[in-house]
Amino acid sequence: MLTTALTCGYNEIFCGIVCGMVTQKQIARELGLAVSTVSRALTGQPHVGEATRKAVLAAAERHGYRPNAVARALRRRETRMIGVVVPDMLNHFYAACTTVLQESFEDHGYGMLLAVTGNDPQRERTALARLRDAQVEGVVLVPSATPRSTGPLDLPVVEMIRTSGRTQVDTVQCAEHETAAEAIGHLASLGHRRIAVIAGEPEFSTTRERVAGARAALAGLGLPPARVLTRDHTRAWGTEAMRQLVTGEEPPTAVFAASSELALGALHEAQRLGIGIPGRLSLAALGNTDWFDVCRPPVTACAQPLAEVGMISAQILLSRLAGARRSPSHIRVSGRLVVRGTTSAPGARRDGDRPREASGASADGPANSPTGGLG
Amino acid sequence: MLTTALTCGYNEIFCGIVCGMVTQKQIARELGLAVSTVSRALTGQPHVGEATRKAVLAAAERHGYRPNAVARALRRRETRMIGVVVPDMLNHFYAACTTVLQESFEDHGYGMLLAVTGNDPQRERTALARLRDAQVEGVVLVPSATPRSTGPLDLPVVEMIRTSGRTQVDTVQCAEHETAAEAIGHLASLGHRRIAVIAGEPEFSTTRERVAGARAALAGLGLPPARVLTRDHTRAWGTEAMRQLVTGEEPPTAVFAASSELALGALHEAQRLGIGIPGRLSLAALGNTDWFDVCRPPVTACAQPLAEVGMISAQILLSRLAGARRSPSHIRVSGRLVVRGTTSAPGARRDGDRPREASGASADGPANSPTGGLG
DNA sequence: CGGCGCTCCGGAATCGTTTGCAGGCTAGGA
DNA sequence: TCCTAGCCTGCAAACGATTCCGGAGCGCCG
Repeated sequence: MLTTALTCGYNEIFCGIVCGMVTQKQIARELGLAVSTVSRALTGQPHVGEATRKAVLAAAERHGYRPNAVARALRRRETRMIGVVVPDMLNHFYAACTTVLQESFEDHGYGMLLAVTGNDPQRERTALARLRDAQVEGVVLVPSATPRSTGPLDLPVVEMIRTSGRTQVDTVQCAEHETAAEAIGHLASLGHRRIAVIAGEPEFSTTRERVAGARAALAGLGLPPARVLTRDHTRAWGTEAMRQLVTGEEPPTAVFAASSELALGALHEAQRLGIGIPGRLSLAALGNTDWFDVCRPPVTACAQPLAEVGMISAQILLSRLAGARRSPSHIRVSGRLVVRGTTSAPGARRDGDRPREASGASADGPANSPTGGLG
Repeated sequence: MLTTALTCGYNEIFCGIVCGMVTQKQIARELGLAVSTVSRALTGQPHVGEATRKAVLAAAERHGYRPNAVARALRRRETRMIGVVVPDMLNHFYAACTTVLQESFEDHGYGMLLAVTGNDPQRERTALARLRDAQVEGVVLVPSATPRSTGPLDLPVVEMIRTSGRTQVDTVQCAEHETAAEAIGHLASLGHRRIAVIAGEPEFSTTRERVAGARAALAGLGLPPARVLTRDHTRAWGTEAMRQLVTGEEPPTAVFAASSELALGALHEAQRLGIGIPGRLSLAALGNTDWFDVCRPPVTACAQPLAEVGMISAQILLSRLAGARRSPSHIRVSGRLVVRGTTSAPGARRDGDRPREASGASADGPANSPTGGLG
């Protein structure tokens, strides 16, 4: 009784009757028809008399009939569901992609089953197993570090952002290598020679590519190899790594932080230690976020094409579901460098530990202006 | 052929055979048993001989049998799926709640079907319809502005964060009224008398409560009523509203921004106009985010208990699914004020338009220190 | 006028799983 | 020895929708 009271508030508009879900069988019985006829009428198939169709549609409308997607899925052997497996929805990085995925799938009549793994291979495995049990028709996956953890699936898979190393599946990534090189190129073009890199989990393909891209860029420019610190993508590691860098011997004049969280921690720590940015130390990040242009100073960063990555992943998966049989795609989407306030020539600012930023113009001027680079 | 090549990479661990999904029927045929016996053995029911059970389990293991969740859902009339409908996953506000929801549901063996509405009642309606069609067992919903848009559902619903005005459903909200009052109290205790409010969509219950809380607090303190500007939650509106306030007559000495995006826009605009914060203008926000303590100055804000809201919403829904029949709960969770660098006594700082923040200590000192308030 | 083709419709099988019911079997007590 | 209470197992009916097949009715052409 209470349950009825609790839930009927949401029924009033649509359901005249409180009880749940009218079925085709009930409509058929009411109209003295066969279930098959009702089904044909409701799905708009031919070979149904006009009068009969009208009657069925009217009855369906009257009772608020809605097809039972579970039964339909069982019989048609298509659930119109897609599974999406991401490490973390709090991370803007994945949230942005996922949002685009969701919209694309919805536009094409697919529902989205979301699973979060926290980069835990075990959770990833169970998530994939659950998705398979639910008979999803395809999966978009940000694979975790260990390649074997990618579970048992017998359906189209798109690996997004990270790759597990398999070449037989479609992959859509950011052009990490080139983007990192672009950031390094920017720092080098300002005159920096001692450039350090702070990066995340070395098991991730993203980290490896970013570090490799940075190293290659330095080598290509004839600069000394960078000091590279890797551990994870936490803000704490950004803080810790920055501390190590600036308190160590021969501190760098510029730091490339390979993710926004790392940049955040690094920036915070530098400011806590009284290191002027960009006066004494330049900082460039990979991965743009909302708050990079409200930080003081606003953070120079390579914006990653997250929406595009999501969009393309969705398109590829949808094309596979539509039956496309071309060989696997391996897409790489380029980002763009946004120069803001945390990078400048080494030792250029006279007001070393006390950057001016209250004028506002310096914050707004260069912000959001795309800049060419090594690309 | 290509499809096989594409997908079998994900089968290798679990499925010895490439073809999809062994069924109970096939196991039964192989062992010369009835399907019902196989089913009983697999679901661990009694009245199955030990030898038979062993054989069935072994065959299932060997073929990588997994129950078809769709068929099971149809027969058992339980999908073990929960629908979650939120306005926007890019908003940290909702992403945080959703993450907690997902984890809770997963821990209890439920999958999560996610829909995004963008605050569009039409999309909300279709999303709810789709969830109902998918036979989800419960829904967590951030209702959009118009109450009638909440669609036809005949199952437990929890309204999260916002409410549609119905009292028959469970609701879990932040204590907006009290939290807004706390922020106003903080500003007033610093000596501010001319306090303005920038808020979002007046249709949202959250906006109404925040504004009402602010107004009530001012009245209770004997202060003049605030100038209140409402429109939406975009950063652009924060910018625009701040411009109106400071260029208008009798500009306020303090501004309460009712969401983080609004605060972001407002802060940006104030700095662009050369208004010193907190020297000439104090700014307090409702809604904490990652970047509030890396802004310069770091933003004083009321942290909302998003994780708790998600957790409680999940618990309530799960208890309903377990059959709880108590009368509807209306939970309100309190936030806490985090005083950082954007609030001070009016005219207290001599270095008006050029706040010092590079020392770092001033940024770290008060940050993250919870402070009592009006509560 | 027979046959062919067409439309409209009902019966029944099917998707994979669960479950009520009944039959066969064994064991134990009367 | 017989009866009954149990355990194991198989048969068949569900769940709700789709779909194949076939039959009835009709019109049309040869």
